[in-house]
Amino acid sequence: MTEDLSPQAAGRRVGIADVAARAGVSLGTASKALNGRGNLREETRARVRAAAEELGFAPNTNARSLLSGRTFTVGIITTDSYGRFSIPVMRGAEDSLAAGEMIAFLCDSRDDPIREQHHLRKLLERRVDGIIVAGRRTDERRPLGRDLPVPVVYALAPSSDPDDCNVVSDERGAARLAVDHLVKTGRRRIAHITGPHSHASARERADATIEALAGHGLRLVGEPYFGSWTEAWGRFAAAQLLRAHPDVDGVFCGNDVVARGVTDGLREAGVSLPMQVGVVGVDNWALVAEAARPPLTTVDLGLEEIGRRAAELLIAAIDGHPQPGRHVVAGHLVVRES
Amino acid sequence: MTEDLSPQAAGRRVGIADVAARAGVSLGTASKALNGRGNLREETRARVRAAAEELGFAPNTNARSLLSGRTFTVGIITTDSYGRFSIPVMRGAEDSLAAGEMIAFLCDSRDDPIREQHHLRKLLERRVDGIIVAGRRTDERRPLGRDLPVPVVYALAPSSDPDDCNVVSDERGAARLAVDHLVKTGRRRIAHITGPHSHASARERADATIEALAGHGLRLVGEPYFGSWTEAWGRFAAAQLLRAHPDVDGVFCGNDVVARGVTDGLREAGVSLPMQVGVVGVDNWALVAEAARPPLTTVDLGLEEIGRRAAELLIAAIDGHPQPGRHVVAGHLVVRES
DNA sequence: TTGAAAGCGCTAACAC
DNA sequence: GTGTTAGCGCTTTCAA
Repeated sequence: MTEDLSPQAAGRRVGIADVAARAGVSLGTASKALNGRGNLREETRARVRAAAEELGFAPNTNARSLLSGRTFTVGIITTDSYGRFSIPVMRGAEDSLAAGEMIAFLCDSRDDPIREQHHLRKLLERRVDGIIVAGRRTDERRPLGRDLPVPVVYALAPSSDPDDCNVVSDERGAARLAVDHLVKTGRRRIAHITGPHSHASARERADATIEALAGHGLRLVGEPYFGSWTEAWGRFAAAQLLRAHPDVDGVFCGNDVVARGVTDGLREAGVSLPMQVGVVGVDNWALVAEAARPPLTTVDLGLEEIGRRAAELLIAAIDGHPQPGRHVVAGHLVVRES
Repeated sequence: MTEDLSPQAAGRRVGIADVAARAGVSLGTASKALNGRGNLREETRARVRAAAEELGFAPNTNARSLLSGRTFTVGIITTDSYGRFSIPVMRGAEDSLAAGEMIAFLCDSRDDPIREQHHLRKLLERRVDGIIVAGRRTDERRPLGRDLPVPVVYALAPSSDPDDCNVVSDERGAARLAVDHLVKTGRRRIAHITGPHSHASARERADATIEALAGHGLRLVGEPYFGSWTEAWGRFAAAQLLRAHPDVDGVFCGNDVVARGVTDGLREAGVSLPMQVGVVGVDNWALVAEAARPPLTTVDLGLEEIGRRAAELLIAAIDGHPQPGRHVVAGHLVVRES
């Protein structure tokens, strides 16, 4: 007789005891058969497996972890409501986790420390094996907590404690990739338009831009243009730049949104792209980069890879091989037409 | 003596037995004290609570659910890698779930039925109390499975089985809101530019547009322009539209990306916005709507609300009050300058 | 090769 | 008021 699996029958589910009874063996034997442990006659194993199949038996992971002490779950706490940055990170993380038969609990802290602590407590009550904290900005953040009973890995936004395990993007490398590309395509008078000076990524990329240019024996055209991460700022800054330095022939932008604004600003000022001026962005945000005219050449920071690495490092830590410190994931240039 | 809570000490965590010992009471008493059950002296309760506090006791949810049969977890299966549409849905769902002390497992099926079934099995093994399936398109999808032991709610993409519980956006209402707004602001010659005819949402919005116009005694200018959900299509279609119907004074676009393309196309053809032509989009995708020139008036489909409703309906179903059928969530107009 | 029994951390009857 | 015991579903000794 087949179990009734109608939606309301959630209460009574088939357990290993049912399988054992059906196969005419003891409970322990059924367990061994299904898990490939112990020494059993092949025929017994087959009989148990058949019974499990027939009854649609699904082992109760929770009961199992009660004994093993491991739940094969991790918590992912994001600070930005699964926005632009955490999404790829989460997807990468899920990738690596699934490979280890693990699954993630989702927690959105909305940048609220109170909420974050609440989630932390709930995750610990559920006995997660570890926690990934996915940030939105590359600025340092305060640690999740001290002396936590499970390992924690910070993705994108590193913890201010250098002994924590952090996986971060290569901000300086991104600037280098962009500058190298501009120089390689013949640009010599290169400017930098970016976001707010208060953002670590804006500052770091600006510094690294100057340094990378120096490596080519070049100087930045004007000062870095700090502003906001908006198209409007990009358009505005482009106009300003053109007025101050009409001979500019390359612009590295702090991100794609700004870069799109810059391309619009330049184009509307009569500059022909990419002939007169080359533009490079950062993020490889398809929606923005592909819609720009011309489509943007940009640096992909490898967010998904950051998620994957974070999950791998977390799993390693769970397995007793913590690797504290700063793990830098390299980005790569995506060449389009700009 | 305080427990060592260093990352590697995950094995031995303080349990309710430790708390009981520390407070000098029996295990059962400690349980009652911490859960507010039974009749205990207030002093005893306090003593137990103090002990729990001191030891940093966190109850093991899994052990608890082993007994209660409920895990207070749900699975969220998304088909689109937490993209544009599932994100707000997930956030809304998490909102409602948290209110019921529930937490969500994250599963990304990437539109792959095999992967989806794999996740389903894993979720059932973990004894989730229910499942939310969050889609990307409003087209119907095949059901997750038949005779599942837990309730399922479909968000955004409804199941093809009308007896399933679906929470969907109000596609026709969105078109009505847009048309009403255009008419109210004095537009009379209104066209419709949208995405691919193969998308249910494009077809439904187009139909409803014609109907809504008829309600005002108006007829659509030309046929609906079906194309793709891209800016380039929006620009192209705007130019075409202008050539065929130079006197058009309003355009309702199938989504914000197309609408942004349309505004660019019109503006670049010398049309002054919003004076000569009014444009309305759908999605209220801030990034796109705010960056457009002028910023887009658009219909917000209430995706977050869809997520919230879905979670509420799921919780109701878990509590034995299933509400099968199609639950339509109303959108609202967000007026900007276009 | 299989079965019986103990126990993972907790709650809920029932005794005292 | 508080302690004792059984048992949730499973794995794992150890005995047969």
